[in-house]
Amino acid sequence: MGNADLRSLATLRDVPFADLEGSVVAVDAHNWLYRYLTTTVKWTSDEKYTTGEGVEVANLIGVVQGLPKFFEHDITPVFVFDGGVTDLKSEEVADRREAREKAEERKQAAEERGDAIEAARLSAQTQRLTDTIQETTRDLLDILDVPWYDAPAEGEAQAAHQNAVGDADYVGSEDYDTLLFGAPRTLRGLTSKGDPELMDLDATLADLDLTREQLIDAAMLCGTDFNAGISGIGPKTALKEIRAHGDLWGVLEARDEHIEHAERVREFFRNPPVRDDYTDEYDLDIDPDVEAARAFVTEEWEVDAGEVERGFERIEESLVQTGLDRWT
DNA sequence: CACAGAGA
DNA sequence: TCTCTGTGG
Repeated sequence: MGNADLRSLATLRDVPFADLEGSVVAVDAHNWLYRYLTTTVKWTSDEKYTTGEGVEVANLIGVVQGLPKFFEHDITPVFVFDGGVTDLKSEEVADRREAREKAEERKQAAEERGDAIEAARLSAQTQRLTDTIQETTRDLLDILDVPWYDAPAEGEAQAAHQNAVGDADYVGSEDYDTLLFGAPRTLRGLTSKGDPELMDLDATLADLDLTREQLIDAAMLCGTDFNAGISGIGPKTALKEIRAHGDLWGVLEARDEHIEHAERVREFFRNPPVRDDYTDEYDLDIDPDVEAARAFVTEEWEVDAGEVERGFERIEESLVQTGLDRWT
């Protein structure tokens, strides 16, 4: 099982940052943060991303190091967080731990009854992005005046929806399944060195001569985050089979195979839980308080100033150069 | 998730 | 050629 199978089906092309100027990108916050939580932590000594009390703050370093890329190219990010997470700001510490333990229990239960969707969803909530990380990331984004909001369920699906209805020009994510969720244009490698990579839904469907529904079916045959694929079926065979039999059911019947919870997973990709009342929760005109952010990161959360100084400098420089502050 | 090497 | 598995990030 692997989502990377989708890469060989997707229509991808590099786009220079210059072409992205002035655009709005709905960023899958979980995906974006995860990148820093796995890489930053790996190459930095413990004391630099952990407070004296052992609280992980690698996410703060990640935010400060990652945001300049957007600002320098006059790209406005809107971070979309996964839903289902309780509003941590207003809850007691005990409640948070209880919620996490309950989520862990529900995850176990979901796994036992074979509910992959629920298990994956709860796993994302209980593992990498701890309560503190969720909270401090939001706080820092607020101080930097960077827009964000919570999705009802998958941030990826919500970001795809925002892109589809035209409230964002692109989705920002490394994942290929934004394609399945219907994101018209996904930017990959937005944090990496070179030019980003554009994954285009319409071009993909046109090149493959498939409908989105058929693409979802093909992906499910290969295996997704929410279902195991059919052994022996990779992207090539999946395409061939979907073309031969029309849809998932046709293929499964012809090969006498079965996919657990196929109906649910299929429907989940086709019509995921999303919300439409998000635009009034943020303002696209960004006016960061860099000094306050510096204090928040280095003093309140004791992050080694050397780890974030360059990032803050770049943010300050970009404010002047890209006209992000033109409204102020 | 990317890449590489084994195995069919 | 295509799929699967393992490793590293």
